[in-house]
Formats: sequence, C-alpha cells, structure tokens
Amino acid sequence: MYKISDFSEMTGLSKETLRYYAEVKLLEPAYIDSVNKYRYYDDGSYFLAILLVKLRRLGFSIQEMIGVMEDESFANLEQLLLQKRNKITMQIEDLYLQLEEIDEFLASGKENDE
Amino acid sequence: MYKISDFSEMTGLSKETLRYYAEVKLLEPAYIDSVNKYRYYDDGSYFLAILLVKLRRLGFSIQEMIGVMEDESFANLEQLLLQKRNKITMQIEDLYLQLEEIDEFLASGKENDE
DNA sequence: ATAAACTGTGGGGTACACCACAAGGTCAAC
DNA sequence: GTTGACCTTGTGGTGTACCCCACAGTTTAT
Repeated sequence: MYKISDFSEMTGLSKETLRYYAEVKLLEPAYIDSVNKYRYYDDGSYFLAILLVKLRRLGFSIQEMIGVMEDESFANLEQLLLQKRNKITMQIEDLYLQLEEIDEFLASGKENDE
Repeated sequence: MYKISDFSEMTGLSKETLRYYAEVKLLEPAYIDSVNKYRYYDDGSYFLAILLVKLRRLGFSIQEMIGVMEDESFANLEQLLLQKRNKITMQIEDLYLQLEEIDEFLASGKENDE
C-alpha cells in the first residue's frame, strides 16, 4: 500500500491530479483509512494509473478515460481506442479544411493586392 | 450608426458576443453615447466584424484576432495567416503522432491477446 | 402618457483538467 | 515527545469564449 506521495512519484501523476482523479471517480484509491482519511494505493492501482498515463498521452479526455475504466475487463478498450482513432481522424480533416480556407483567403488577398 | 441588435443581425455575432468583443477590445463600437451608454456601430465596424467572423471560422482565437486588429492597415494579416497556417500544420502533425501511438497500442494489445 | 421593446451593467455559470493555497490533523524519526 | 514531513478537506483560481439572467434605465410607437 502506497501513500499518495509515493504513488505520485511512481506514476508521474501529481498528488493534486490523483486527488482529482479520485474525486471524479476515474481512479479511486484501493483503500481509504476510515480514521485519518489517508488514501492508499496498491499494485492494482498502479497498473490502472499507468494505463491512464498512456491514455492521457493518446489524447483521451477524462470522460473518455472514465469510459475505459468503467469496463473492468477492458474488453471494450480496443473499441474505445478505435473510436478515439476516428475522432482524431475527424479532427485532422477539420484542420485540413481550415488550412484550405486559409489558403483561399490568402489567395483572394493576393488578387486584391494586384 | 447601428444599435447593437441591428448590428448583431447584420454580422451574425450575438449581442453578448459583441459586448464581449468590446470588453476585450477586439471590436469596440464606433461610438458610445455618453449619456445612455448605448453602443453604436458604423460601416467601418461592419467591415471589421465581417473580417472577425471569417477569422473565427479559420480557427483564430480571440488573442490571435486581437493581434490582427492591432495593426489597422492589416499589413501583417498575411503574415498572421501564414503563422496560423503553421500552427494548424503542427496541430495536424501532433494528431498524426497520436494516431501512430494509438496504432502501436492497438498492435501491442493484439500481441498480448494471442 | 404609457406600454413594449430595447439597452446597459453586474453577476453567475459553462467545460476542462487540473494547481495553489490555508488550516488543521497525523505520522515517523530521533 | 517534539519536530518536521506528511496527509486531509475546502476553497479559489486558471484560460477560453462566450451565454443567461435580473434589474434598472431608455427609447419608440401608439
């Protein structure tokens, strides 16, 4: 069982982030001392935390990560990853459209200059 | 001179947005009645508002738009558009990296499954 | 003159993902 | 057993780009 500071160092998640994740029920401590309210994490928490760190790097939002964690078997993880893939693909398309619009704007500017 | 409601309809910017743009000094009314504090916009405002609507569609943030408006001659508009283009290009690259990471994650998941 | 329609300011709220205190209780080490 | 490091909760703040509401003053039309 690790106290929050140790666990923070192990995972790279700040203490505030860990408290926040507990608050939003994204990653709840394995055990909370009923007397002093200290949060204790275990190796299972560690596994989950590492997964969260990865997902965060992949651009998952808190809500999306909660979606992942809700399914304890992670049977849907692949599905969710594919969904995320699609989202990103759409974002890329949107950005390409913005690029095109900027290029059009630039082109129209040139015309007016001449 | 147009009152805020008329100007809102002309430009497609909501009254709240117009007040907000005035507050952040992005688009200030041409004239403010010193007695009743009514905001009045003119055709110059209209030209600027239309530009803002366009820039907004191009993904410009408020700060970026303020950057555009600070230069009354718009001599730097092209530069700023090119900068924005670069930003978007970088965002696209980041998203591609995320895609790759997801693909790697998916691939590693497959391995573990078998 | 009066009512409807308009305007202003000020304040609060939204979503996101935390960070930064402060005040008070607790634990570990010596 | 005391000191210092640690933990808790609670509150407030960050930045973005607004929206919404109440209350009060103003203008416009009849």
